[in-house]
Amino acid sequence: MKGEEGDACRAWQLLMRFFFTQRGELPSWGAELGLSPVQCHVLHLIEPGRPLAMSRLAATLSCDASNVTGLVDRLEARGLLVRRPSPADRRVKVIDLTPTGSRLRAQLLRRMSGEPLPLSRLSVREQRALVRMLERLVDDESD
Amino acid sequence: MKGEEGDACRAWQLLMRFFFTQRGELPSWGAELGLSPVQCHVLHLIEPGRPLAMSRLAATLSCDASNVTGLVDRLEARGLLVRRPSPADRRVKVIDLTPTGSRLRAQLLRRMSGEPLPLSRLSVREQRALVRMLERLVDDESD
DNA sequence: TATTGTTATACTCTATAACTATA
DNA sequence: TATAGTTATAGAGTATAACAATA
Repeated sequence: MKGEEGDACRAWQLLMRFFFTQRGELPSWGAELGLSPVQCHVLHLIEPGRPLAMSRLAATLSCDASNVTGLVDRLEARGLLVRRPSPADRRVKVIDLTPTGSRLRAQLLRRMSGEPLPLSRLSVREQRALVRMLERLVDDESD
Repeated sequence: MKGEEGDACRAWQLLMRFFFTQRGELPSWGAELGLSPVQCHVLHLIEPGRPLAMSRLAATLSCDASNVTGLVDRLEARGLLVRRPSPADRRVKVIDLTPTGSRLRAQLLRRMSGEPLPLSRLSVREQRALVRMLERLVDDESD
C-alpha cells in the first residue's frame, strides 16, 4: 500500500498536467496582444511600480543574462518598459513597466483569467479550502 | 463583498503563480537530460505505446505544423521517437517513443517529481481533498 | 477541394564566450 | 577579483507562404 505517498504523488501528477495544459495555451493568450510566451512571463513578473533587477529576471526565468538583454531590448523598443541603473549599485539595471506596459499587463491578466478552469464545479466551501491549501503550497515568496 | 467570485479568482491567481513558477524551472529540469522546455513538453505528452498524430501535437502546443516538423526531426535524430504514416489515413504521420525515448521520459518525470511543492505541509486528509478537487478541475481529457 | 505534412525564409529565443563598467 | 550587463555568434524554436501527397 502507498497511502500518504500516493495522494501526494497523485496531486503532483495532476498539477503537472495542469501546468503543461496551460503551457500549451500560453501562445494563444499572448497572440492577440502580440506577446510571445516568454514576454507574457516577463509581464506577469513585473508588478507595476515594483522595479525588478535584470539579474533577478534571469534567475527567475532560469536563463542566461545575455538572453535578458535581448528580451528587455525588444520590450523596451515597444515602449512596454524602461530600464535604468539602480541608484544603490550602478552595475545593476532595474526594469519597470511604462503606463502602456502596465495596461497591456492588465489586459493579459484579464485574458488569462477569462476562461479558466471550471472552478464553478467546486462549491464555495471547496473553493475556500482550495485557496487555503494553495496558499500554503504556492505562496512561498516571502517578499 | 465579493464572496463566491472572490474565492474562484484567488484560486485562479494562485494557480497562475504556480504555473509561471514551474515554467521558470522547466529549463533546469530538462537541462541535465539535454532537453529543451518544448522537448520536455513533447515527451510528457507522448505516453509510450500510444502514438500521437503530428497534427494533434501542433494543436496541443498551439503552434504551427511546420514547427512540429523541425521538433520531431530533432527528437527523431536523437533516437527518442520514430514517425510513421498512419495506416488509416496516409496523410497523417504518428509519432511514438522508442525504448530510449521512453526511458528518458521516465527519467524526466522522476526528476520533475523529485522536489515538488511542499505537499507534505498538507495533512493526508487535505491531500485527498486536493486530489479530488484537482481531478474535477484538470482531469478533463475525456480520453 | 480540403487536409497533413514538408520546405524555404525570416525573426525571436537561448546559450557561450569575450568584453565593459562598477564594486 | 568578482559581479551586472552587453555584444557577437550560433543553434533551436516559431510563424508565414508555397508546395507535395493524400483524401
